[in-house]
Amino acid sequence: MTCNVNYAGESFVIYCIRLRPLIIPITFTSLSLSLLPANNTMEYLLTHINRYYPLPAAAQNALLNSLEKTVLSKNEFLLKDRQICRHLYFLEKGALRGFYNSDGKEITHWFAFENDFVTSFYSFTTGLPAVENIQLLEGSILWSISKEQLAELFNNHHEIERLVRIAYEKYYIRLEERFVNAQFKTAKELYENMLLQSPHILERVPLGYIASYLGISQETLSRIRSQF
Amino acid sequence: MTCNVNYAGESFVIYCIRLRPLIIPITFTSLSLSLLPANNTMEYLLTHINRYYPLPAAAQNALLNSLEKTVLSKNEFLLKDRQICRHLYFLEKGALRGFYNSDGKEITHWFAFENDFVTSFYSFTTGLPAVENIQLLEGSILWSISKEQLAELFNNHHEIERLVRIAYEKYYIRLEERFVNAQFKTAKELYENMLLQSPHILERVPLGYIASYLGISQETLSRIRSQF
DNA sequence: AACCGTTTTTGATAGTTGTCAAAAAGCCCG
DNA sequence: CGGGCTTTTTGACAACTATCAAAAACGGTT
Repeated sequence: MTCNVNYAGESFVIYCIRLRPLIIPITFTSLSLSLLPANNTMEYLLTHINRYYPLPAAAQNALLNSLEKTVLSKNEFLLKDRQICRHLYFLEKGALRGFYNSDGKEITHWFAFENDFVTSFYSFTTGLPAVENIQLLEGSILWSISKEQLAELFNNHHEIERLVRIAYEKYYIRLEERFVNAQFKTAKELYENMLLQSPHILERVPLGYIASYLGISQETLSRIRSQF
Repeated sequence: MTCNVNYAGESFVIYCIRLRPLIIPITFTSLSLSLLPANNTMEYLLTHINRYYPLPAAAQNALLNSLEKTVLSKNEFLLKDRQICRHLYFLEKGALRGFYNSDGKEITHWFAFENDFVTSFYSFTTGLPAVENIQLLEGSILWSISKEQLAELFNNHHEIERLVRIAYEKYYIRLEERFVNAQFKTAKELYENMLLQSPHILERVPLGYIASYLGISQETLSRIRSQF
């Protein structure tokens, strides 16, 4: 709803927006935590991290000691919208999706698989309530660190902050590329792209989720697929 | 200027935006570089940076001593595609656009204005040739730092790396929001959004550039505008 | 193997937006 | 003030995709 006004020789435009009421946040059903992780399973994380930026031993140990293992089963939620996301996760095994509700529909806007860092980035960095949900697509193993612990690591180990800075660069570029593709490619091109660049997603994720990830309707995706 | 209203049990927020008259752009004839910038003009940068993360004096000085002033005039290029972007810029005054060529068309995918950090992020961080061009929309004043100098600052001043890490977070969130909007809103909603969130762009940038920025054709944008 | 709920496909239709082409408006400069 | 270039608007049409509805396929369970 808008309205144009002229006052004292200058133009103004007035907008009126309805503020929707808050929805009550829902809590986790079950969540298992073990304080000290077994060393053997954390090698995935270290190997992966060293590809971003190799950490000195002291920083590595500090990082490992700050992580908690989280095991969740299929369809559980890691986060629901309106909650504040206080942790950053490393996904060792499994698959997740991030989605939000829009006009009563679930819009999946990202997937995460093995070796991905996962969080509700907006909520985690700003400390404000999340607008998205994070749900398990498969039973998964995650390693979590709280925002406070991470800040502590940043203070004590410059290298860890560097690692994160470098990780951000990779993730930014990834998003930028997705953005450009989403905006200027046809539905068919998007699907072809996905076939080429991330066929694993197609194998592990229901079609409906993939459709909204690509920004097209499920029916359109189905029709495109039948052409291949 | 905003105002909250309660009507029939629901909350509304009212925005009033002044449509500012166009400012006459300043033109510069040629590229000039001065190694040591006058302190008075760098206050913009410092003030802005302190909003991200306040730097200690030593880090501030080191940063300022690494910056070079660059003045470019309208329509000049800061970067052409296939070049490697070796600098990060802070835009003190003026306006730029980033665009790439696709099927013989120029696709503008970002704008930068006062107090924005500017670079071809992909090329700068990876060291690979840029896929985009950066062009001046107005005569502009920029402060530049090379990738090597920045790395040196990171090594000597943990706080500067932190500042950049925090800046990345803001820019990531900004891109994420744009992405979600671009993918799931209609052309009209995108235009309304722009009216609300960045009306200054509409005043300073030709319509054709804005259309491709929003991911719609110039004709569609023109038709939407006529409805207001 | 049969059943039930979920996911995917198919069909018909309508709406939105892009494209091409031309007219109109705006702007700079002499 | 007028000419020439650029930018914006308007019109007609085609293409693509969303939507709604229903059928088919799939997957897990008994």
